[in-house]
Amino acid sequence: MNSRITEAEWEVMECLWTRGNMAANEIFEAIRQRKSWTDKTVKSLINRLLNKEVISFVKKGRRYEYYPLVERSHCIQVEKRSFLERLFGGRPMSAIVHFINEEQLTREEIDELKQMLDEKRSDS
Amino acid sequence: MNSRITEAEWEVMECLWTRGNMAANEIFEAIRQRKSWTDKTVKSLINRLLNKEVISFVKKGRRYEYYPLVERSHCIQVEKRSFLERLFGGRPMSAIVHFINEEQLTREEIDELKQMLDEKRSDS
DNA sequence: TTATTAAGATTACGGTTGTAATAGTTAGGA
DNA sequence: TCCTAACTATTACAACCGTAATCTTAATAA
Repeated sequence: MNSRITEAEWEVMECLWTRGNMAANEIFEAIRQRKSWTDKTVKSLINRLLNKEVISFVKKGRRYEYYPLVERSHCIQVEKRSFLERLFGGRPMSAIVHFINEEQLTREEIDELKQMLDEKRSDS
Repeated sequence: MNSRITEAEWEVMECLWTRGNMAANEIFEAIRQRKSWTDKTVKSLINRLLNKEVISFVKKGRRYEYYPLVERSHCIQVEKRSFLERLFGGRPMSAIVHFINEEQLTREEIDELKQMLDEKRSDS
């Protein structure tokens, strides 16, 4: 339920969140683009995720289709909390300020953010 | 140098960053407010940080004063990278958007951010 | 029906983390 | 000088992680 998803496991989750139901070897193929893990490794990760009950599967003949049980947004929430807590004393504002000051943003992005803030301001 | 600092270790670092040179028992006292760890535990963390060479100490008589060897901003940088990579495909913009949309901000904070963006826009 | 084979399940193994207990050393007081 | 208190260093240990090899089972082709 609120088990943390590790960095390696996240790779698998990302597949399932974006591409939906997948067989183990499909997950492996997808991950292979980015990580040089063996299929065994990917299988291990899948198993740990099953144990943590954050994914499940349906069996269709010899094909096992895995799918997520938790939403991406929820997991992001959990990680974000820990990140905020640890680095910014739990204050989202500090984090935003940090990102705006320390990261490169294009002029368009800045404008987009400003507009977003305007909207947020008016409906608060 | 670029060793990751774990969640527990971070607690110790935070003391040293904010209050500067401290003896082990002072660190323990400071942390006790927030975590119910024994002094032994805190000592372990201090030792691991010494091994990772992210802190050091000076011996003054029987007093050991610990101090950080790496800057907070640097460690934040490292953690932030991993956070961005994992949750937002490495795109700071996505993170900022997420924070602005999902976190509670006061009207004043929103205005502060807008002003900050204006400044950034003009000197870019 | 049986052998093959493609899954999944179990087991492995060294390194890290959280959490702590025990052992060793040394500065200072008696 | 020697003991002791105050520190540090070493060791512990289970859980978790990254990474993977081996064992089982069951679907299918022959």
